[in-house]
Amino acid sequence: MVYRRTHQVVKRLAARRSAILAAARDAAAEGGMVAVQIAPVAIRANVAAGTVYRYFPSKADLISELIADVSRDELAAIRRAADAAPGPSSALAAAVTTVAVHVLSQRKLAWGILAEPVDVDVTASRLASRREIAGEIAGRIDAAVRAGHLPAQDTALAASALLGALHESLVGPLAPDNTEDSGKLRDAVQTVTLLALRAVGVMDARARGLVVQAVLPGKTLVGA
Amino acid sequence: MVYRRTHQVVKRLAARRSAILAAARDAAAEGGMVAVQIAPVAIRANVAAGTVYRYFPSKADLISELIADVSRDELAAIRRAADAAPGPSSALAAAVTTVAVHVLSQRKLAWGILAEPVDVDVTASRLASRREIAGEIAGRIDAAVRAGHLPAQDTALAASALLGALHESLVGPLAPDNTEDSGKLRDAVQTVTLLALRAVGVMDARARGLVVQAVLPGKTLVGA
DNA sequence: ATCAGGCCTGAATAAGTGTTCAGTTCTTGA
DNA sequence: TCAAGAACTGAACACTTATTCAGGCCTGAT
Repeated sequence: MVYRRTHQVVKRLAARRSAILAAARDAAAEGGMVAVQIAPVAIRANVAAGTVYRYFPSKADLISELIADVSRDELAAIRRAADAAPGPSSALAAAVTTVAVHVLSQRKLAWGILAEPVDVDVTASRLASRREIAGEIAGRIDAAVRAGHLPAQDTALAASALLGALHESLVGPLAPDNTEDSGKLRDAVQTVTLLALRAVGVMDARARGLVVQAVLPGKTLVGA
Repeated sequence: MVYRRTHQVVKRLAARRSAILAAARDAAAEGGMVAVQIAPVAIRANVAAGTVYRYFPSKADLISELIADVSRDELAAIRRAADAAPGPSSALAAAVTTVAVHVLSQRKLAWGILAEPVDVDVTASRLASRREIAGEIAGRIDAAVRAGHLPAQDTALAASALLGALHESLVGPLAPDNTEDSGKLRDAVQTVTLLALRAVGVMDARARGLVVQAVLPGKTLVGA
């Protein structure tokens, strides 16, 4: 054989794969999952349609990886925010706020990852994504319960309820389209975080304090 | 003209229309929206595929009407339950419980109406459906606020958050599949209702009382 | 009984996209 | 420079379902 994959080629292949995934992500962020079609994504990534299939066996695999990718980033952000908090309750508040801020700053992408109809089956990937995020939130709730800050409860159910509340109210079809007004965005984040904390049993007064703390750090609402 | 629509014919036409809608509903309840395809629905309704188009201009219209139909029933059930309650807080609890019980007893249908991917555009109909239900819940929250039972808040946002929490935790992909165990179903309804009430600011202790009251009336979890 | 006119049928059509693959281009080592 | 082998291209294909429509059937008035 006179051809071997040299390091340079391996790097280029990896780069191309990333480019395709990035193109898919951009497409989803711009137009939702409906815009993630092989031909357009290929054009964005500067390859031919057929090339996509050298990197992903099918569209379902491409989208599944996209979902996994975004989820991984999201989970990392949640952990970072929660771990930086001084205690379990404020960690929970930070986690919730992080999710809220992220979905609001990338609404189309979030909607696409979470719930937008797709013509291929990505339920497994979506399920895994939800499991990861919900598991993290459940863990934070549990920590607060163990610290005596919250009443005992079914943390898994509570976690999925919290996420459902965040998603529906912030990126669901009824969500007000306040893309412009960053003040209103911040209000929405605060309101929903407050609801979430109270839902798991934080007293109203204390919840308000936690919300202020969690939103204070000045996270910008623009840019993931 | 030697042919006029006689009353008998008019009735038959109406019956056929209902049969098609009912067939669509049955299909959705059994297999989700993915099972609502023209040919199978036509077979269920004992008509030919082409006949469906004499009653509904397109599949999108058929599904939109299906969604509207189910929503209308749901809204009526919510109002009935809430109006029968002794006060605004228990009315809210009754409304939430009603939604929870209904989605649990018809999970596939609920998922189909709410969020399942469909190959035609039914966003308008789904939006209207959510608006109706969320509006009703928002009204109930507002009543409780005005009665001084809850802190002032953005009731529209709260309502959509509550519905999101119910849906995600009860019929979302993470929802445990307790179809069999009616005891667990009841627990889930109670837990989620409790979360919802606390979320809008009902004190924990009082919320627990309201939940017991709301779930008590012995609604069966089987059969819408 | 008859026929005018709508109603129903269901096979054929249409249309959109994911997927394939024969041919072309590029990369590597000699 | 060249040959082998891999990667890339993009037009053609495949597949699924919604939708259509020409022809047959039924209903109602005469």
